[in-house]
Amino acid sequence: MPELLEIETYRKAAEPVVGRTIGAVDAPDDWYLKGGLGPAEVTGVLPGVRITGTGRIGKLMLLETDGPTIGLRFGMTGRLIVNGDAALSDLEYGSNRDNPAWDRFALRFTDGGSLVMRDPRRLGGVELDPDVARLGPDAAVVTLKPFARILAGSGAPLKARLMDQSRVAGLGNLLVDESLFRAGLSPERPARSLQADEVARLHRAVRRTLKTLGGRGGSHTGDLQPARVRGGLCPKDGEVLRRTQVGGRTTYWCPHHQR
DNA sequence: CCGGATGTTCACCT
DNA sequence: GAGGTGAACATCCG
Repeated sequence: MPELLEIETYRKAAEPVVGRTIGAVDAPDDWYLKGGLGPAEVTGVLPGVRITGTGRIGKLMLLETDGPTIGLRFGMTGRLIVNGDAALSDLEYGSNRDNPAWDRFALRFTDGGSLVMRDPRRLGGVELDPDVARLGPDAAVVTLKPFARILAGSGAPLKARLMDQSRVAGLGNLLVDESLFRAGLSPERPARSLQADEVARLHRAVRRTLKTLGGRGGSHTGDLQPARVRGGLCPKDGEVLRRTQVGGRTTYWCPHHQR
């Protein structure tokens, strides 16, 4: 599920745990603990720690505490369940996503509340004091100048640069395709080949995409989304969309109006 | 049955 | 250094 918009939904859903104290930690899956972290560390360090705030940079969700900052990554299939309620009921895979066997990490609070990460494919993970310096500025707040600088330095395809979390944080496959669709720019253009007016157009498109799709309910609510099938037609001009690999990801784009 | 899917990291190429 | 590719993770869907 998650790109920036979904992680922001998770962060908001986690706000009720601010002020609570961790009583116990369930870390049944070593693989899910990242950054040299092990079950002994988590269960040893976190109990007794109080949650003091929530945060998010790109797709990384943060639980600030009076001890270490807890970083949560959700991969493609991770969900957050706070006090028994799933933060997003949207389903990617239809129905069967509620198997407790997929609970990879849980905080149990002393007042009885809980925060659970449920992730069928184990693509997410938990880390203490994550290195946030490895992330670029969050896509929802980056201003035009740094955005332009990020593109100027690279010969990589535009889409690959936008999906590079160390350059701009938060955009994934769907949000990038939607933003480029709206900006009328080809995902294959070398990032540095954009003119100043195109950079400005793209910057506005990213912000508008985040705002609009955020209001609609998530990264999968874009105008391009229904056409993301083989032979799909451009919702803007009816051209058959091109389906290519860019930056290692399947990319749908309109060769007619995206230049 | 097979290919893909909202992601990240890492090894290994060129 | 910069980019690109493929593997790994595990489940569901068309």
